Amino acid sequence: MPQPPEPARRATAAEVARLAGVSPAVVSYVLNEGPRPVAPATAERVREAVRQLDYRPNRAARALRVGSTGMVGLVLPSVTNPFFAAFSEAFQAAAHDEGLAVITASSDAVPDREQELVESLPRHGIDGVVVATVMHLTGRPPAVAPGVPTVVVNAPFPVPGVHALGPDTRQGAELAVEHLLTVHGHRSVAMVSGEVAAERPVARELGWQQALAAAGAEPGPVVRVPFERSGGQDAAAELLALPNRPTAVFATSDAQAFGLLHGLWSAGVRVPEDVAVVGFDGTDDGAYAVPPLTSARQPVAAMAEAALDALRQPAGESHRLFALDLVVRTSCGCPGA
Amino acid sequence: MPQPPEPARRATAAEVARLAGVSPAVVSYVLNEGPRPVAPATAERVREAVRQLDYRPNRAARALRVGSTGMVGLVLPSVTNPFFAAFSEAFQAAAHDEGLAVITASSDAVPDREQELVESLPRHGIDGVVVATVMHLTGRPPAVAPGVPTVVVNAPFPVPGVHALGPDTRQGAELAVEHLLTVHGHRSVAMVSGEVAAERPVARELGWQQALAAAGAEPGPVVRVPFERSGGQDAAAELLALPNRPTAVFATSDAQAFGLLHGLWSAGVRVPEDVAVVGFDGTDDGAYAVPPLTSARQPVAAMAEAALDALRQPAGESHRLFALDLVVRTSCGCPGA
DNA sequence: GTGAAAGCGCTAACAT
DNA sequence: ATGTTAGCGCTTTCAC
Repeated sequence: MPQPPEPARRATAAEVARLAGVSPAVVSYVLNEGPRPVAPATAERVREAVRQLDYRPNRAARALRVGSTGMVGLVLPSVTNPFFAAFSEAFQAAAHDEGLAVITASSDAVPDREQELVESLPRHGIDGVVVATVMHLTGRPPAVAPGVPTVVVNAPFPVPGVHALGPDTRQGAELAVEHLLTVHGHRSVAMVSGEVAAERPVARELGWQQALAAAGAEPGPVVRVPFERSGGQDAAAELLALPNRPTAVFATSDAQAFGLLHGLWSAGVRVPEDVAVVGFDGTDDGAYAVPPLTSARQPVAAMAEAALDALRQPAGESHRLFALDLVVRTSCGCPGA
Repeated sequence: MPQPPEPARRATAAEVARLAGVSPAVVSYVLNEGPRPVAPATAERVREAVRQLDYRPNRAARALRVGSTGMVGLVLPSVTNPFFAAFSEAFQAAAHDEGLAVITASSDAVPDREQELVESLPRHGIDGVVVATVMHLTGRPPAVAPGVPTVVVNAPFPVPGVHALGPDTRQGAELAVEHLLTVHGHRSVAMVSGEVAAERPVARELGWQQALAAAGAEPGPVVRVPFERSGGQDAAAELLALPNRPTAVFATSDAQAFGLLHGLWSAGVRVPEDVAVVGFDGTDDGAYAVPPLTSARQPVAAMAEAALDALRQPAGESHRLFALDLVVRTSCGCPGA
């Protein structure tokens, strides 16, 4: 009768060794499959002892000895933003596949808090940290923790001294706006963009301007609001107050697009009949928007894996851009399924 | 000129001690403010050395010695669900205030994966784990890791052997349904509920039935779908296919309510004119729904703090229910702001 | 193929 | 008030 063997105290490797009649070294060899070979019979005895004592290696001890913890940090602006929620999910899945645990923390999109977290997470003896930056708010990159591999994601441009990656905002914006122009024949496309440090080039706007130029259309108005639903809602008010309203608007994030949709709706403006909208991110949430949101989709899974990869790269500077594809739903004016 | 002093290798306490001209013990005393007093002047010398070497204590070593890591685990079904995203945010904030780091993992609402995570997180030398359970799917509670303080949240009923807490679903449902009955005069209220293990009492349904009974109305139809947007969308189809449609529906989560709203909208059914809806969770996302969602709100911050608290409690069994309040928006039929 | 032993960096008795 | 020192549990070199 398998009596639940409950030593409140965890068993140690030494105890396993004693029970199996071997030395602690052998226990280690068996559990880590190396670095020395062990006779099959001995190995089996060890495994049996492990089972009997419900032995789990003490990670702290292992980390102390080996110098690596099997944990990575993830700093996000907010998990309440559907894009970051999706990224978090994808990153955790990727990490889990490699046996890594993820320590998550939210910066609330405030640069100082982002900085604080990037500094404090490594105290927990982390193997690396990936930060979804909001640095564009300050123009100053997050000062990375010395000695801790750091990669910056959601970075549309290179970050000095670290591996960085992000969406190809130029291509994505162009994709979105071109759709509005080409298939729906809009001529006046507004843009609701995020707050951006003054001195930085704003790639998302470049893509938008290029698509407009290619179609021979004039750039429409641009309104800058935070990367949140509430920002999008404010943008709707601003846009509607304009002397001549745009007939379409491109939002630089799905969160903003959702707020925009809401603001338009409460003002009695119909989407897409009165104004078309397309977003940027391509989150699944968009499928449930009213109306369903057409949006340029970021390859979240690929980006998550790339981030994990970059963590292992020797320190250095790099920047990798990811192409987006358009998920067409109905907010742009396309017919529903 | 402050030359960035870059020893790629982290300084150790011993090095700090040497630089400050004291023993390692004193360094420890200063950093941990105890357990022995240190002369102010000495303490200052130590702090200066810490600064100079950019010393950060090695958490793994500390954990090994002290037996506690300052990390807690958080297992959620999905951070893509707005309620869990909000809970995660609140929990991280609470943990951060106490200097704790949070290791997060998503179970995707599959019980086996939940189980796996509850077992694997403690390997990382965690001080405790809180799991937002989906056990109602199986009726079987998550087998908690032996020796690791565990608390279950989102648990509407007690869980054998552990501290648990959750929303007072009876009260919350009653609140929501009573509003529909009393202020809006509905007589036929449907419910879209979650999938539930057959043998469990379903408190959310009790509250609903009680409110209905108090108003002298008949219970309407109930449809069971997963706790996700997609579930809510399916529910809409089911409800609309019914011979006599309810005039109002209560959804047991905001995620379901969002899907429901979407499904109703695509079928051309107006909310609240044709059918009123109220949700359960009271997430901020509801404010941006079309139309804005009236919903029973869970006290997320209080629950997060209580969960952290319960982690420190001596092992045992308890169950704490949290009351909800109604956030009234317009999906119920109330006028907009 | 297996064992003995050193030591990762820190804390907390226990000495002084 | 400060210093000495013994481990926490694990991995791994080195000897056998």
